[in-house]
Amino acid sequence: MKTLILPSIAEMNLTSICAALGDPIRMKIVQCLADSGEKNCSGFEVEHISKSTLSHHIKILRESGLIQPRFQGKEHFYSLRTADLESRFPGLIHLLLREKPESFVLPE
Amino acid sequence: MKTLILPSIAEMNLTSICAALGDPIRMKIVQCLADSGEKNCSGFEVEHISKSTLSHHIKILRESGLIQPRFQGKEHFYSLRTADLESRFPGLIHLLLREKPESFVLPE
DNA sequence: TTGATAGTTCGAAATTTTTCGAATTATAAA
DNA sequence: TTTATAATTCGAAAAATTTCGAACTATCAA
Repeated sequence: MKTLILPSIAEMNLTSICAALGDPIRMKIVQCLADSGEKNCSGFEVEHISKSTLSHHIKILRESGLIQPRFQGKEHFYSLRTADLESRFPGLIHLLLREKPESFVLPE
Repeated sequence: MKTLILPSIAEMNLTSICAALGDPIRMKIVQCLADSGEKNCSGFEVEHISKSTLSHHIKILRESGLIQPRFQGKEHFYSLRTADLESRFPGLIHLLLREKPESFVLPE
C-alpha cells in the first residue's frame, strides 16, 4: 500500500493554491470536480494531453491541497477537498464553480 | 499622456488572476494593497528585487485586472480594483486579506 | 501465469517565466 | 537648462515549468 502525501489544513498556502489554479488545464480539472464531485483521470474534461502530463498536473493539485485521491482497484478517484478548503479559505470553492452556484451547498 | 491597458470586468479571467497571484512577490504586493489601500512601488513590502523586476510583476498584476494605476507627478500609485473584482468574482478580495478581515467593508 | 488497464515516475527537450542591468520616458526641482 | 527621482521598456541570461515517451507499479480478468 502506498502512502500519499497531502498537506494538512494548516500547511495549505494561498500562493501555492493560486499557482496550482493558474494553469488552464488544472483550472479545468478543478472546475470539473467542483461542478460534479468525484472523477477519475479519464473523467477530466481535458484533451490532447499525454497521461504523464496529466499525472504531473494532478500531483501539483494534490500537493497544493486542492484535491485528494481515493484508490479503488486500478482506478484513482479524485475529489476536491471541499470541507478542508472551506475551513482554511472560506469562499474559495464557491469562486471555482462554473455554473449553477446556487445548487452548491457548502459543508457545515 | 500615456494610454494604459486595463482589462474590462468582462475580460477578467480567473485562471489569469490565479496565475498572477501564484507568485510570492505578487501575492505580497496584492495583500499589501488589500490591507491598506493605495501605494506606490516604494511602498510595497518587497525586498531584494530590482526595479525592472518589480515593474514586470506590476505589469502582470495590472494585465490580469487585479490592480490599477493612478499617475500623480513622478509617482504611480497602485490600488486593487476592489469593486470590479468583487462584481466579477465575489469573495475574492476577502480571501486576500491577511488580517482584520472584519474591518474590511466590501463595495456595494 | 499472462495480458490488459489505470496510473505514476523518470529523464530529457521545449517553452515560459523570472530576473537583471542598461537605456529610456516623464515629471519635478534647482 | 541641468540634474534628480520614479518608473517602464528592452534584451539577454538564468531558472522554473510543461510536455512527452518509455519504463515501471499495481490491480484485475482470462
